[in-house]
Amino acid sequence: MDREQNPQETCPEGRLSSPTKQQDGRPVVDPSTYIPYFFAAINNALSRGASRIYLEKFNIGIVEWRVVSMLAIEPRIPAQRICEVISLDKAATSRALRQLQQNDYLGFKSSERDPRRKIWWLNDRGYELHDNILRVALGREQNLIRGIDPENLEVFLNVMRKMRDNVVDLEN
Amino acid sequence: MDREQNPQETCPEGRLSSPTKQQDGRPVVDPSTYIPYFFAAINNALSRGASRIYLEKFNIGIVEWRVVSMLAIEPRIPAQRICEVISLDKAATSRALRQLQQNDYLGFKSSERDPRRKIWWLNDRGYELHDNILRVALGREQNLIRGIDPENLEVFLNVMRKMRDNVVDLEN
DNA sequence: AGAAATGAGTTGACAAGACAACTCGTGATG
DNA sequence: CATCACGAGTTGTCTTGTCAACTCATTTCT
Repeated sequence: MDREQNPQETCPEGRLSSPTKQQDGRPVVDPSTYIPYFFAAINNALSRGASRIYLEKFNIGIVEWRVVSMLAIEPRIPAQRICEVISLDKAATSRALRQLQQNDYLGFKSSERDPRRKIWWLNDRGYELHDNILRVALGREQNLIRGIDPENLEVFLNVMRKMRDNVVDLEN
Repeated sequence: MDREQNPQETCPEGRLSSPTKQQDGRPVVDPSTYIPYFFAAINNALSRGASRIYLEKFNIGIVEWRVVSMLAIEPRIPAQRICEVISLDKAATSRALRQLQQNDYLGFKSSERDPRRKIWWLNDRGYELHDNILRVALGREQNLIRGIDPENLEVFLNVMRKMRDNVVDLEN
């Protein structure tokens, strides 16, 4: 356990376990503690699997699903609002909306004041798609948290919220 | 706070806060609790920022950085081992190794038994690159965890480890 | 009112990452 | 020994996601 030695020296700002360990007298990343690698590993596996299933079963990509889920959360919103809430690029949102509209999952209305601006919502087919994918998505999330103590999951969620706020501040 | 009502009914398997809430009499994703959206939002922001900085400062992509970090953790390993530890596709690993080798960051030796198989390591330039990027990467991780209680961060890491094990079981 | 700045959305190009088909060498089986 | 299966790595192609340049309509400033 060479990564546990002397935490108060190796770990910045009171952090308990260090993101690095020593290798040949040099600090290197500790893959079991360095956070960005966890995010990459878990997120890539998750979205890889989701993409495969949603494309197979529903002929819908992950981006389209996220837009659909957002239109169910807040019906009658413009593209901009979708970008804001699910942290999606406006280019991706634009393409997803067009594809969903071509497949007849959406209704929309142009704003009178600004014809560029459109308000979007799910039509009946869209809601049916939403309910079907949501069932699969919740099952997948259930598998993800299997064996995790509920109290710890709450702590985890609070840390995730704080990290999301941090990255929004830092990267944008 | 409509997502807190009746947790013991709405939340499967003893989970304390539900990944869904009600909207127009229909369950929809709650973006402040549904875990895959957190992963997507945080990971995309993180790797977007990292990619931009590493390309600017070091002319190195994120995949290359991860391979470099892995060769510092375990010198003299074959491509296969890199894929295994940092959950990287063998195609991506292959391309990253070639690019790093063309830019003279690596040393290698073909196995005598099997000339397809090569053992890779960082040369002096490679280690210099590693140390420079590591400094930036740790600073970025530091910003990510700013304001998070160290005890909670430990819980978070344990949950992440469990989730990684779960996705490995489920998606592969 | 006319020019400039702003803002919504579209499009093209590219990085990250994954999958599948392929090459090529090794090792197992007849 | 011939063939067959396997395994390492390469390459082509696709999805996801991002950035930057662009269009076009609105709003602001003088």
